[in-house]
Amino acid sequence: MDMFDQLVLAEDRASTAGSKAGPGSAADKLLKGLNPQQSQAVQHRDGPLLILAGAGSGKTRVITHRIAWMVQVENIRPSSILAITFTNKAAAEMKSRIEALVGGASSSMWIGTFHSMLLRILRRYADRLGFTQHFTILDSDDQQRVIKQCFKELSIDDKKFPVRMVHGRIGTAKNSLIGVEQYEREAGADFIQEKVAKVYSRYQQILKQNNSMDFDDILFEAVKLLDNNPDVLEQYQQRFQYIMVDEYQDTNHAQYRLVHMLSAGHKNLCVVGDDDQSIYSFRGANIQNILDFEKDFKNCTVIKLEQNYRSTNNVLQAANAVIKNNRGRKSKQLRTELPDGDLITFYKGENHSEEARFVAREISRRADGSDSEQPFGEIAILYRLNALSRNLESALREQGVPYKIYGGTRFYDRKEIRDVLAYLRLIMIPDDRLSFARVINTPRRGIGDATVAAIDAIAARTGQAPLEICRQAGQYPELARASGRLMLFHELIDGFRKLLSHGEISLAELIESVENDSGLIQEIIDQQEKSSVNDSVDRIENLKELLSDAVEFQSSYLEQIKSVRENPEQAAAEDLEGADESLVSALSAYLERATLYAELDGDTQQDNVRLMTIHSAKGLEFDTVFVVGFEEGLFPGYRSMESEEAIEEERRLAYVAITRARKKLYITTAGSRLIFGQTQAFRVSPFVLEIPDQYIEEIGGARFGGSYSRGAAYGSDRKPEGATAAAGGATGASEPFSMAGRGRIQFPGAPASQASKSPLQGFGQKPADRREESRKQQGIDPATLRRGDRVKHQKFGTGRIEQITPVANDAILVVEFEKHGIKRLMAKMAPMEKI
DNA sequence: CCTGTTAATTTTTTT
DNA sequence: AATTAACAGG
Repeated sequence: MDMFDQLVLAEDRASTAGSKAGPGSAADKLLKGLNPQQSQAVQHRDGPLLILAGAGSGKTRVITHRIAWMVQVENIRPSSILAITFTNKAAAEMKSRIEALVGGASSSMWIGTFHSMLLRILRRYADRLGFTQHFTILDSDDQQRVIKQCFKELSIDDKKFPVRMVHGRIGTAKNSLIGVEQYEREAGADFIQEKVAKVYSRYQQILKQNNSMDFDDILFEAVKLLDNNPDVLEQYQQRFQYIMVDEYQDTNHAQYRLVHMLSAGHKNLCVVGDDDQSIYSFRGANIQNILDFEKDFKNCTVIKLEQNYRSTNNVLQAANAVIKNNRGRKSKQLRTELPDGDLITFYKGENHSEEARFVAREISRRADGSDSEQPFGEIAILYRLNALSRNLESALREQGVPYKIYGGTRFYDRKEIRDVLAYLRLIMIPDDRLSFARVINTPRRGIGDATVAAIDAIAARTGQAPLEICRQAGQYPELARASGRLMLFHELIDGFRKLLSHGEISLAELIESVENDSGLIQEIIDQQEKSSVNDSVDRIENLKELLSDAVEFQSSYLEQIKSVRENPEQAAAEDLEGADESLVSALSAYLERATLYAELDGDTQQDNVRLMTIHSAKGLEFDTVFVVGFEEGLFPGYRSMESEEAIEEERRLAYVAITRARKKLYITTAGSRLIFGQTQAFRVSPFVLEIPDQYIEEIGGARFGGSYSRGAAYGSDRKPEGATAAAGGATGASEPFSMAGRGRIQFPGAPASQASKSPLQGFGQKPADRREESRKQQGIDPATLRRGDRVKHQKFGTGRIEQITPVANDAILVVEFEKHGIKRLMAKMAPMEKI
């Protein structure tokens, strides 16, 4: 404690010195421009506080200012503050805003998602739960694999019991803190429940054996830990004297319990939320948590923020009109003093591509328009389903509008990336069976289901790790056929392990070695000729991007270690406990980030139009918002249309979407669209009809009525082509330089440096140390190659280059060899030279 | 026993 | 459209 106090003193001095005229002025600054309710919330210090914050009511401002107030005015120790958000994006946002207010003091606060924060705790006390400190985390894809495996073992028919459904039930159980035993008890004679209980039980068993937890376990196990270990609970109760929870309406039961346990002593709990914005019931969120807060804490203070500062009146009234159709809500009415502003524009296109084109043109019109120029970064396109982003992408490309897609198949979820990550995990943890199973025959190396099953059987019998069985494959008669290939596989992994333990190379170099030597890249290249869809370029670019990501990660990781050494008070210290500069340590941190942080961080400040689901847009705001696909069946989704409750949640989602807009809102629909592999005609969503006429103007077809008029202001007769497309720089699919996987834009004209300026460039040629183990960088710089050039390959002899396809800062070559026929190779990687 | 091809089935939202 | 299951051929 002594050391703590000294640090506190140092911070006090810093904060008073920072505000020139003493604490009074800091206080003034924090309260400036706030309305009475906001100001009251900021100054609230002790005891439970419920802030009912309508959309756009300055909620984040209140939270950040309140935290700054606690630190600067109340002299509360920053490290005793815990702020919980739902998404990493929101946490990052909050962190940076708090840092802007209080500076370095923010680094010792815990600001993060439930999952990231609990993971810190769980790692530290993993042994109390029967895990080791480095347990792994399964994402939902991994979960489904395990469930499938359970089905196989228990011979359950996945036709009768969809994996998704069982997965969902197990998740729901965990979110409600129902463990295996209780589930089994309650299942009773119910046939389905009984089966689910069997799977649940086996599933947990497998996870435990693999020393792993899934996302839901993070919550479940954390509750268990605190429940069964009073000393641990007390430690964190002591530590977190002030707790804030954002988006409280979206907490599930487990999260509710956690918050209550942690704040049980001091009751300094401040929750912020809006029942109208509860949109996560599918993952167990319970609105009742916020509605009952006053009951849970008898003497709590309630502050309502009903003044909206975000949206113009037309937008806000439209939102109010929609949400008031919900029955299960606390009645409230948001006000704004802003002017009416533009009407909401409703557009109905004939089909999805017309809709997308309308959006794209409208965006370039607004952005280029001489009268009121609008940066791309202030425009967002929102949709109910990720699947809707595809149409938009091509239309935006045609118009040359820069954009970035958030969410969707997230970077780390891409198949090729997951494959690499599985290799890395297996290298780290040789007895990780899940990764082994994923990777053993990826790329194809002649080891099929039967062999894997045999390995499983041996593993179950002898308790050896699968990899070890591969090493000794010769000893087992049932593996005789594949033994050669199995031993080769073991050698491959063992080679990687040596690279890792020597630790003389960078993380990126290790990953690059995996990408090349495993044959993953080669397989992608080879697929290029077979499959008609040419996504090999994208996939390879993703793999290259993973390398730059690793470079970035490692340098910031090393920096963080250094900074924590100097100032161990930082919250990050917990994550880095036992961490050092070694490669193993970096890899382990990297893998953790990959599972927990779906987004690749970085260029958040770029001037791109943002595309995302409404769910991920929660908490964000933009000058101009397009909500596309506002059709019955999509939004509300057809699955929600049976129950009134589900419809109400969809309506809240519509409310969230509408209230993201500051100045201008577009709502668009299409008379018919290609989705789920079929062209379907949808009606306009009933939610749109709930907006009174006075707030909305219609283009290209009325909201009401079945038929739609064609081509009003933005007809389909004027197709964008030629000049328009060329002006954008990126042209159609024929162009060899394609978009990088996630919509990052590369201009073909620009030298390769723009995208590949990464620190990675040329690291292969580092002359320092030449180890036999590492790849010999004998390839050729693709920039020096032309079609028709002759090359000499180590294995294939001489040949002629038939085709060059640029990829990231490398290129795929199609080479016709004199003796070995046509091969596809990466220019920089292949062991060959120009002749 | 493994692989590639064809047929069939399936689609929310996130940590 | 895209992923996955069943099937035939090597």
